[in-house]
Amino acid sequence: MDTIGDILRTERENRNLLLRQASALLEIDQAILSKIERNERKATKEQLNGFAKVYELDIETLLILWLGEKIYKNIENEDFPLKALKVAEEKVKYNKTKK
Amino acid sequence: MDTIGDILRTERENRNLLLRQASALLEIDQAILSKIERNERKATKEQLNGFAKVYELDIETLLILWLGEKIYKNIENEDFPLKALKVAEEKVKYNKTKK
DNA sequence: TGTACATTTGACACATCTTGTCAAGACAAA
DNA sequence: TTTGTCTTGACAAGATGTGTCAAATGTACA
Repeated sequence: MDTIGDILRTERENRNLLLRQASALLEIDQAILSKIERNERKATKEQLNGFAKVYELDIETLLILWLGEKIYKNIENEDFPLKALKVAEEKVKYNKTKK
Repeated sequence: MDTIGDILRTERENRNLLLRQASALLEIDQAILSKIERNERKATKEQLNGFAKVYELDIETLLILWLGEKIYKNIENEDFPLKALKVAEEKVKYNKTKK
């Protein structure tokens, strides 16, 4: 299952960019970039926009994956993750109609 | 749509407990309890267990609702919440089989 | 092997978010 | 007003997130 880190690493390699070069383009410290690509750190939302721009990736796809992983990190060690997701989903739908 | 706060306030009132009394039983500061019941603060997991014990509520139900609200707070102001939830769900299922 | 270059790791400081504590404010009933 | 209940806001301590840097590790090849 592809993680954001996997994708970003692949995209960088497809462009034949070294970490050093990509980190300059992205204005992200090389150490942080390394960690993001190995899923040791989560990118900030701002950094995510940078990736989309520099690598010309679809920001929507990236955002969804990024948020999905954020959610997952919240629930991976909890007891009833799927039921909790269902609750969250219902709340989203409910509050959409309410507006 | 019932929030944890709503439920906890109702349960306390059903038992004719004042905030002061409930906060003593629960060993939670009264100000915090007030805020939890009005959904201004989220209970900690430990406090949640306290509620279940003192009010004799099903801890599983409480946990699911609590986690669901936590997830929801993460996504309510994001652009593609439902798709992100789907991603998280797939990750949960995928990592379940992996173990 | 040694050297140059790329990547990873870990320690640190700084900022932001979370949590608990407390006192004062708001509100209702008598 | 007085009394009792609930709410609000300010604060401190702790936890978590983020960026920076230098040292350590890994890799290719002369």
